[in-house]
Amino acid sequence: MDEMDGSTPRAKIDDVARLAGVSTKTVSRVLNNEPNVREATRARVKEAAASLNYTPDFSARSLAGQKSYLIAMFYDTASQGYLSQFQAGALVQCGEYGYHLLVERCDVSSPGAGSRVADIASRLRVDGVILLPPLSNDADVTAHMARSSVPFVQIVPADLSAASCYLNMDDAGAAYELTTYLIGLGHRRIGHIKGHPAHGASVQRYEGYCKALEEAGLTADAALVSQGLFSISSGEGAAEDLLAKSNPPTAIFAANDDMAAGAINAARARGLVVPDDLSIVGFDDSEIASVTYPPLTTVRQPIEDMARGSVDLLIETIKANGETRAGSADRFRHFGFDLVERGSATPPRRS
Amino acid sequence: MDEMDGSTPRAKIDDVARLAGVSTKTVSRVLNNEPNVREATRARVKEAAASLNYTPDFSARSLAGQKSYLIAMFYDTASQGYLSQFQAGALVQCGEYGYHLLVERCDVSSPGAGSRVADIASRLRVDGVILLPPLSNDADVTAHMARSSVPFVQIVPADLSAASCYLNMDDAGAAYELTTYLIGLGHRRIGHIKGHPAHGASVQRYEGYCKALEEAGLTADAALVSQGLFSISSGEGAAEDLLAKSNPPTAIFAANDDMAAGAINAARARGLVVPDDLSIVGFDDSEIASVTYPPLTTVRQPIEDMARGSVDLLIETIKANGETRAGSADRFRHFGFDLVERGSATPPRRS
DNA sequence: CTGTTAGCGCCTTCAC
DNA sequence: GTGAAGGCGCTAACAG
Repeated sequence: MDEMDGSTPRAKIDDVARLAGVSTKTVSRVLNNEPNVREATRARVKEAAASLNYTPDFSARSLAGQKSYLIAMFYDTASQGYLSQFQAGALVQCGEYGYHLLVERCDVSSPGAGSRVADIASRLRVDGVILLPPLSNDADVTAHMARSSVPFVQIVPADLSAASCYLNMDDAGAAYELTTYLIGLGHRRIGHIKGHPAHGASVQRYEGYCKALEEAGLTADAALVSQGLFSISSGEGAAEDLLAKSNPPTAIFAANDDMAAGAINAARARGLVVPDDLSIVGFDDSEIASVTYPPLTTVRQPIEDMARGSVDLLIETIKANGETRAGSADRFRHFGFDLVERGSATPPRRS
Repeated sequence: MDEMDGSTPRAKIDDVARLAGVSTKTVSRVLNNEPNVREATRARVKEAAASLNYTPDFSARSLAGQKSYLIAMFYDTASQGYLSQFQAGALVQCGEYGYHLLVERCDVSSPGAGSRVADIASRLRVDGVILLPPLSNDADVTAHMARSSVPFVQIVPADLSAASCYLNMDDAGAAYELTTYLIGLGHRRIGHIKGHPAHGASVQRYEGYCKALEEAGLTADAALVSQGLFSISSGEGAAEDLLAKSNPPTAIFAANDDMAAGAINAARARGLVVPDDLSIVGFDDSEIASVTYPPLTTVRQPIEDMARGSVDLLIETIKANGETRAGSADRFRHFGFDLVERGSATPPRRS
């Protein structure tokens, strides 16, 4: 290997300006699609930039101007399926707009989480922040972000009082529909495994479950509700509790697919056959839902679309902030769901 | 909501210098843990910084100095489990060193992938790059990175000729052990579902499989090898092909857990009972391995540790580059594996 | 041990 | 339509 110091140093804006015979400001205008440049000049600059293989430096741009083309995505815990899908969608949409994605993990419950999130956003000069649950519904985090002047989008926030943009999904409605589906199958003793308590969606799903029971005139039995944490093992543990009761449920609605998968394992460990002895349904329609046995009846959430929508929303907000400082009204986007019937729920065995 | 422009503007290094009664350079020295500052001065500066809630600006630091405290992780496709785990490990280790992680998706097969990767790395001024497979074994990508002077670590590269740092795992050895395990169980017709052809690991695992067969004096039957793409559905399709043969295998080794899970589905669709009629083993020990039925016998890869190791390696390289331009010898880290026995493989049924 | 001067590469404000 | 000067916040290279 030779001692050459690598490739030619990166071209700078001055190089382009010199080659095109214009000032750096004109190059800047062309690069940023600003007006007030004659078409001929614009073309000449573009050509010069291309021939020098010039692409602007993010740090310099970020320091001098007001755009960094950086978006930060903060998450605490997230199931593998949810994170992967969300990130995939976010990356696609960032690519569309020339943005780059920074990922950060932050423990919601740790002290100072809010100020840490806001500090990172501001030090890194990110143009926007995506807050995944449970960070999206933590008061400390959202309060700090709201004060920071950095646009942020909350993914399925529990509390809509923070005047920012957010992305919504009818978790309660989906849970209601799923529970009603089980009732329609003939189940009367329906258990529920709640999701991680810090997630707003957990509460929503629990409420939808309760509402469905009430409307059907079924008494909500506290003994049929168990707390999970969205993980496979927590679902397994919660299901064990439920199944050990003297009068166990004939169906279990787990607040996500991972827990439902854990519940299937727990049922099998007790010698129960799913769905003959016990119906189990999940939530998310993640990959895991198609590899359990039986495959999970669940609710499909369009996670990737939601991710893309959140980036869209954020970038619109960024642009709006740039053009007019006007306090645009709360902006949000709503997403639907689909009930996906697979094999894990059937009518209860006649007893 | 009031019209206040948010919180107080961020303190700058000058503010700290003024408050501490020193020059900005001294503040800089303290912040970067450089020598040549009296302990008393150092303490005074730290105190001033803390009281002003000062934290340095990344863009400015990156533009002026040679460190951005940014690492970029590039990936193309990756199974949900692999990506989530790797990213989790990388984030932990980045946190240890005050680094932040940028994620980028890049299609290996797209034209110009190499120059795009290198361009992004240089525009963003990242201090280092992590290349996940299959990018880690793409000649175009590694060549461009090698020329770029940005340190990069290749995760399980297929070809070690690119003189950079990398992270290794004995894929062939693990596959050999797993196949030998199946042979030890009494299987003679062992099928294999290959992984995505762009991944070096796919080749390694296939070779380990072949070697084990040879050593056992079994003829490698090309009809028992099918091509997959690491996805669940590709595994399902590949298994269908294998099982439709006139003389199907009694055991299948899939090159990852996702494909093994798909293979279980395919077997079930044909009315076969796993493992009684067909043994199936996977690779990775991902979450999915514990929710299939039966749960997968597989090989555990310490993905999170590998991710942490890769960040370590990168940061060591970055430091080494900074201190001495000396061409440090190839540096790498090697990781072991464990055979994890679950329920998906047993001796073949006597025929 | 500490401070001064200069400049990273770009965008901003204002002139022209 | 275009250009010139100035500065974003920090670190580098030297000076003391």
